[in-house]
Formats: sequence, structure tokens, C-alpha cells
Amino acid sequence: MSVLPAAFALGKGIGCAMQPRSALLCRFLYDLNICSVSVVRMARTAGSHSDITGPRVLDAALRLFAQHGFAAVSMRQIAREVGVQAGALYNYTPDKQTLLFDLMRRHMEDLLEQRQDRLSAADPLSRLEDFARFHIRYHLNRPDEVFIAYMELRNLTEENFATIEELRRRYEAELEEILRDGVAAGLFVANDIRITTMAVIAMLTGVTTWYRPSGRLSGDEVELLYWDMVRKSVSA
Amino acid sequence: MSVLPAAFALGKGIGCAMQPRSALLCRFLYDLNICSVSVVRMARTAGSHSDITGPRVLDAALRLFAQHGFAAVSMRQIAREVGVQAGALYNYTPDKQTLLFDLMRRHMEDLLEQRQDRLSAADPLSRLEDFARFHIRYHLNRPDEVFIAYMELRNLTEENFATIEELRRRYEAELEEILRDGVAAGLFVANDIRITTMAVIAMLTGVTTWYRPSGRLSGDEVELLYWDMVRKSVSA
DNA sequence: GTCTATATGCAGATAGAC
DNA sequence: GTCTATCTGCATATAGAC
Repeated sequence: MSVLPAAFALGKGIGCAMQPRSALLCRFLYDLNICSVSVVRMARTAGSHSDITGPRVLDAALRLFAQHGFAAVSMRQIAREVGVQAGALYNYTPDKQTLLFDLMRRHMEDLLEQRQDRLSAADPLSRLEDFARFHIRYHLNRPDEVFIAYMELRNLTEENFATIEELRRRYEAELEEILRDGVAAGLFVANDIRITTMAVIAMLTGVTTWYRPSGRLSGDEVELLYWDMVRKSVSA
Repeated sequence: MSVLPAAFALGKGIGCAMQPRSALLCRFLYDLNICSVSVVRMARTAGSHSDITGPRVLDAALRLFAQHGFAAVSMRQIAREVGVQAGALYNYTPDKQTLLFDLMRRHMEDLLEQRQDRLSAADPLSRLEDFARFHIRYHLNRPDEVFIAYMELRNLTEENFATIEELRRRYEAELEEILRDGVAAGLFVANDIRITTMAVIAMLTGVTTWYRPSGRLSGDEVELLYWDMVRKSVSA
């Protein structure tokens, strides 16, 4: 994993102050795990579009991977979507694998960061409600990222997979702790906390398989319906 | 969809009495939607292995698709696994797409057939328990089929996708009806039966993401844990 | 930073000998 | 039915001009 703070890796921070003079250097930074493709910001030079092309590469990859699957999408397709030739993509990523990995890592780190901001010491029931509603809302708002994060795990290299899995484990750990506290307090009944954790996450994440913004129900209604079922499923 | 009865399409029936003399004829039958690759049984001729190679092709494709994904697996890989050259595969399937479609259709039709055998007029609670336990058990026993059925939908052609979706819809319809009956009888509370249906299915199917036969819990224990959560999630 | 051109390899599918 | 050989095309990634 990158040693950079999450805000940096997520492209929300100060940006990369370095000014790599070539794609080779960009790749070199990758190899050192120092710099993420999504945050490399080079000095503008005549005819340069890196500050707009960079994000567009990730956006295009996100959309295409979600729609057709990582293995079914070619670098040429991504390039066409961005409006450049295939070779130009390699100014922004050392290879296709890293493109996928960056998308997934960005997603997971954003997820964790947002939860971090909402951690509270309230009673387990309130914390469970917050977690459930957050999970639904977040997943409804980012269908492509979520889809990729669940479907493309097997296309990661072993090392990248381990990184993503660790991030996912951390996210699930919060729910597991809420349930544990709730059971200890006599508020919840869960015969096997680990399995209950997985079951609740699966139930909530399943919303992505059917929800469409244009559908019968609003996001708020869906959020409430799911929270109600989660609440009952762990009720005493 | 094939007009053949399910037992035939599933390779459980009498087999195909026809004796195609060439791969071309095999493909022709496909085009007419008359014969499924999984059930073509040709007369044994000197040096022929079709009666063993056929199933082996599907088995190999099943395993490889589940492990690496449809798009990432080549016909050459499948052939190597079976122990033949790539060209020989086309005696058993007209193309790679049909291989995927047959695997998914076989899975869904088997699922539906097994449910058909268990339909009962018992009270909704008993029917819900039977459905939930069946779903867990079936999915634990066929991890590869289930994985493919959920992950490879987007790699189906439009027409094949419609067929599989219709089969899935039929399966979900049984659960929806159970819930509807239970709510009408005052046994269950579900604020939106359609969403509850999707949520329960997602919760149950999620078992495939973590369960391993060598793990801490037996299949029976898992079955009971999940049934307990489903029961509570729709409780009054 | 982006282009064109290219190196290198594998993909799905077919033809025809045996 | 299976083989070998092959057609045709696209894949990832790189080199070097501008």
C-alpha cells in the first residue's frame, strides 16, 4: 500500500508538487509506489492537456470497466472515449492493471474516509442505523465504482488484491464492532456475529443490482426500507 | 429459449437420438435452437471420444470461467484443460458465447426444476423456511455455477441475456409470492414486497462470497444462521 | 503530451488431412 | 472427432518524431 495519506492518494489534497518530465519518470514513480496516477499533476506546457486528460482517463476507464468488464475493455476503447490515441494513455498509467487498481483503491479509501468522519460513540442502534443508511446512500450514488469493486477483484494481481481486501476488511470491521457492542448490550441478537456482518453487508450491497434512479422509489425510501430490514434482522 | 423440456436440456433425459455427421451439422442444430451442446450424443466411432469430451468441455469452461472470468479465458485454455486442441472444441459448441450461455441456462433451469419439485401448499412461514434453506444449500453446493450466473450476465448477447433474466425472474417470483401470502395472512411484515424479495435473495446469495467447506462452520450451521436472519427480517 | 508506427503475441474461428 | 495449419484481427505496450 501507498504510504501517502488518504487525502493525497484520493486526489483531494495538495497534488503532486513534482514535475515529471517524461512518461518514463511517471512510470518510475509508480514502481516506487510514491505517486498515484490520479494525482500526478504536471506543469502545463504548450499543447499539454495532462491536467484534464488525467481525470478523463480514469473516468472513461471507470465507465467502461463497469459496463463491459475489465478484461473485455481494451486500452484503445478507453483512448477513444477520452479522445486520444492509445499510446497517450501511458502518460497517465504504467499499464491497464494499475488503472483498475487505482480505481478500486480510490473507491475503497474514499469509503473508509467517509466512515471515519462519521464515527461516533452513540448507542449501537444509532450507529447501526447510520452505517446501514450510509451504505445504501453511498452505494446508490456510486454504482460504477461499487460494481467494479465487487466484480473485478479476480482481475487484480495477487499483491493488488491483498491491498484492496485489507481495505474492505477494515470497512466490514466497523459493522462487526457495532454488532458486537449491540449484542453485548443486549440490544441485538446475532447467533454468529461474523456471519451476521457478512449477511447484512450482502443485503445492503444488493441494492445496486436493481436500483435505478428513474425507478419507482426514491433513494430516501430505499434507504428507509433497507434500514428497517436490517434493524429487524438483528432484533432481540 | 429452447422448446425442449428442461430434463432434456439439462442432459438428464434420453439424450439426443440424432447422429450429426459433422461439426457443421452440430452448429446448424444450434442455430435452430433444437439441440443443446450439453446433450449432443453422437454414435461412437473408431477413435471417437465425443461422449466423454462433451461434458469435459463444459466442466472445464465452468471451472475456468468461474476462476478467471469469461472474457479472460481463451478457447485454447479450455482446450488444454480438456486435453484436446482448440479446434476440436468446435465440435461441441458453435462458439464461446454459446458455451457461456449453456452453462448459465443449465444452472438456472436446474434451479427452477428443483424448486418445482418442492412447491407446497403449506403455510407461508414453512414455505419461506424451505426456500431460504434450499437457496443456501443449493448455492453452497454449486459455487462455480452461481458465481458465473451472477458475474457473467454482461457478457451474454442481448438475446441470451433476456433468456437468462426471464429464468431468474421466475425463480424470484416464488419468493415474492411466499412473502405476499405471508403478509396477507398477517404472518410477515414487509413494507415493500418487491424490495424485500430482492433484499432476502441478496442476503442469502451473499453466502457464496465467504463460505468455504474447510471453514469454521458446517453447511447445516450456515443454513440455520441464515434462515434465522431471514425469518427475523420479515417478522411482524 | 500526443502523435504515428510498430514490435510481439494471442484471440476466435475455420479448412482440410487423417 | 481430432489433428495441424492457418486466416484475420486485435491486444498491450513501446519507440521516436514533433
